[in-house]
Amino acid sequence: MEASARAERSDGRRTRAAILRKAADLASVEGLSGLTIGRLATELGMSKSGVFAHFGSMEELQLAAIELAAGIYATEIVRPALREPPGAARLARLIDAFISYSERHVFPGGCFFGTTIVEFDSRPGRLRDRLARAQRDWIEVISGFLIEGRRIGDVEESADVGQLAFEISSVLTTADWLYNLHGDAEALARGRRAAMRTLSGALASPARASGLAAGPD
Amino acid sequence: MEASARAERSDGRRTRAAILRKAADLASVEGLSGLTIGRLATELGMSKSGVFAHFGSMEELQLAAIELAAGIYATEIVRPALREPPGAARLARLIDAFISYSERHVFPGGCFFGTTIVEFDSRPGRLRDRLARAQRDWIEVISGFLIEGRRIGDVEESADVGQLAFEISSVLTTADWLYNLHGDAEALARGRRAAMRTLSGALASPARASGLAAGPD
DNA sequence: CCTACCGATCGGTAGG
DNA sequence: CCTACCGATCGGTAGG
Repeated sequence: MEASARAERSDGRRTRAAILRKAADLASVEGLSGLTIGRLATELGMSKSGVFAHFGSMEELQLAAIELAAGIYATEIVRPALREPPGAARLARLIDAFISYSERHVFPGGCFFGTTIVEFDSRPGRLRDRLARAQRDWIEVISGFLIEGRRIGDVEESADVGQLAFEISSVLTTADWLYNLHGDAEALARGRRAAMRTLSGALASPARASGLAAGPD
Repeated sequence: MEASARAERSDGRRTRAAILRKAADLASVEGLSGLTIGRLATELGMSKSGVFAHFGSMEELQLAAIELAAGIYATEIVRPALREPPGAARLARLIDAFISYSERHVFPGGCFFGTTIVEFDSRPGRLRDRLARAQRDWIEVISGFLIEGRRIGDVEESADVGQLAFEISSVLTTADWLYNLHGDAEALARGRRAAMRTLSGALASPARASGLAAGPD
């Protein structure tokens, strides 16, 4: 009885996870508005009501897909950077991890947040609010790493952290959707080069001389 | 008879133009996929089939809306720049015209192409093909102005025109959707500053010293 | 997790 | 440019 109940809950969690992964993948291509319960059900070999029952409404499903995507983003991009020492090395790794995440098509339609944030930037509601928070979180990650770098002397005292985080995130996000639009890896190379040069311009002389953030450019 | 036929055609053109303007406005908020014939009809006080008859299919309507938006983009952003002399002044005006276009909400949901290009970057078909061309055209405008500037000595001989055009377009586009997402004009200020600094870094010393591209930053 | 169903809306057509 | 209509699909519900 206990074991069977646990197994049921475990199956339920697996099914729920499978639905959300499929939803996040689809949303990266067609947007969160492009999701339909019927299509998810067909692709997963389930009934519509079977999919629906896990979430109670389409919007709850969409919000849960955003949560899943945020976790994947943290794992694929932020975590690799955290394995590097603070400062220039960590920032360079963050940039490379984003480019790699885009290039490997972790989501089939490119960066989940690139697609969905632009989709909802002018559509008030819970989805926009959640996506706006995700965007602020990402800027906070970059800004936090820059502040950390400044504390240890890698980044110039006078660096405008907010402006730098804006510029680095801009060129990375744009590189991702340009890569998907034209199917041309040159966009990723341009994005990486721009982000690395922006970072490089903010480094104090010793860190810059060490070449940690310069890469093969 | 002649006059009446002309009047009819003229009314038809006006109706068609009204449909497309409404479609482009709606698409800037909800995307080209968010357009429905029923909603357009309701908002315009027409019947569904009345809207439909002008285009023959939803995709033709969407393609026509892209054409209209491309014209507005040319009028609002490229044309003001063409009124300036070639070189640093023209490039600075292009940047300011984009920021102004974003700030004035020429389209209610922000830059039409920012929304729709990201929407279709991974969805093969005629819409993506047309939007990809619009994106290349925009890069060509920026690149062309940079090459022109190089010819007259405003822009450094060694400038990497493709890379510069990528960087300038990246920060402008991102500024636009960030402005809409957070409702905060700081994003526009950051985008303008980043674009102007990128431009400034590519100017030959005499043009840079003249301060044409620096603005109030 | 399923079948069977609801009213609403979708793009598109017929006929005028 | 309209009314009237088509089959398909939408999110969601009832009942199990």
